[in-house]
Amino acid sequence: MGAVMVKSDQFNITPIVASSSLRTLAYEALKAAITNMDIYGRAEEVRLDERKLSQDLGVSRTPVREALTVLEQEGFVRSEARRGVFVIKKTKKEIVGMIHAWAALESMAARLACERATDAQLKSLREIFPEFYEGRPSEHIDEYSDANIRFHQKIISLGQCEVIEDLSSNLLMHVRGIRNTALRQGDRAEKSIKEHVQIIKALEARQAEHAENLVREHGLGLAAHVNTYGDYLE
Amino acid sequence: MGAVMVKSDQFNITPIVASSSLRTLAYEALKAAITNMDIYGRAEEVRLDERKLSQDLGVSRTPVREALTVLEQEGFVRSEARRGVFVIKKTKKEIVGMIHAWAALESMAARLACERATDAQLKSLREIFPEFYEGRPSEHIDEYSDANIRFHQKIISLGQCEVIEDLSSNLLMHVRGIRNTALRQGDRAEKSIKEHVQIIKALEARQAEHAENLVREHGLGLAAHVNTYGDYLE
DNA sequence: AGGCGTTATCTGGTATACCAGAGTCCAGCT
DNA sequence: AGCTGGACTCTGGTATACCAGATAACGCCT
Repeated sequence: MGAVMVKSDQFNITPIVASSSLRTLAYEALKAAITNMDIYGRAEEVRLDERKLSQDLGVSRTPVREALTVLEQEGFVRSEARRGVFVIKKTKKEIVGMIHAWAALESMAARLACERATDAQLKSLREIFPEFYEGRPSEHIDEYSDANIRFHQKIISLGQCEVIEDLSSNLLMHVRGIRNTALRQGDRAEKSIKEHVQIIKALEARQAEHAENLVREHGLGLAAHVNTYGDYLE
Repeated sequence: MGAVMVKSDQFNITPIVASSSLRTLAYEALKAAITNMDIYGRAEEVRLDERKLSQDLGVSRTPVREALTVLEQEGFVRSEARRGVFVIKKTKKEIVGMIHAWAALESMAARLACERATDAQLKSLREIFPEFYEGRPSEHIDEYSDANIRFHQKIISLGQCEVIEDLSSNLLMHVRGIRNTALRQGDRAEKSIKEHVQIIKALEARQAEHAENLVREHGLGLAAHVNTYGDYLE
């Protein structure tokens, strides 16, 4: 009885079996394949064959089907009985809708961040723009593209609301490609970076409603932009 | 060659096979069972047995498992390998988070409704409060509870953004019970109904930002209320 | 009696076989 | 030639069998 049970979180072992079930593996493989594929480049629909996927992944249809069920639920794929499962092409309207939803969630996160985040956390937003913080973003468009997405994700995480984080991350998967494209159109990049600076200032000053409004307007701006320039989507 | 092909929507046949796959059937059955069950009444976790469910539903495990996958994805159940699948009890914190997300989405819907809905549609919001429109809601608490939820759903549908509608309907499934309970606590009902009136007025006047703010504040009020009175959740 | 290892059993995960509807293709009739 | 119809094939949907980890039950040893 001399030994004392140690609280398990003092260990925090890294799991032996790095990940998990075949279903999860299949899910990640398929999701990666779908998001990396340039869906909007090609004209025809992309069809996925359960049996072929099983062979390629080296597992049976069962875990593949379960992975496809999740992807269908997330809106990446649509399954028609006895016809096939197809990669979904979002319409421009749907993408604009997603950006609206995103704007709503991110603006709420910004409000919550003002109440919940530490000064240091809020300040850390600036670090996401290392060199081109103010400058000619069009010269660093690729890095800025990544930074841009990290910036918005950071705001959402600072809101410390798991539901909002989850919903947003799903939306992001669908919109990621479009966000990057949009930055290269018109003066979107310059406009975007200026608004980011404003947002950071409002957050640091903990002006919750102001920050909330700025984030929302920023998102709505993107939605309007896509609505104008996004005809390549259909 | 004398016959002319008739446009099919002049017929509008009701489909022979009313609904769809066993998986869908199982999903609906399970979802209904879960949402009707009073999860927060009982202390212990509720476990679901795939095999038992299969027998009770009269189908094999396969469609049941697929239904459970969807329910897991929606956050209603959690499946632990070789241990069982359990109905999830949301913590108070999670529910408050859901209400925050809901408030964000609904307020955006209100803004969009101001731009997109017709006068008649906006006016129709009033019809949701037939008799107790202004009065003693505490005397009609059950009817008001339903009307309350319909009211919020209506605002969201008037926003005409499918993404927001889908995300919200999922959140609603989780929060429905709590919304009704909250109305019975403190002066929540009276407060709620007054705010509804304000919201309708702002919408009818197409004051987008005002309506948006009112809806958001209304939602945040509910979140704060649950945070105060919702200890029975844990 | 109490601790411990072994075994029986129960559970979700996976593999596989079969089913039926939808699509395709071609023979055969008009 | 053009349409029709039936057989063949391809696909997702469903049922079933088997697997391995986790748990519980039990009995042995001390």
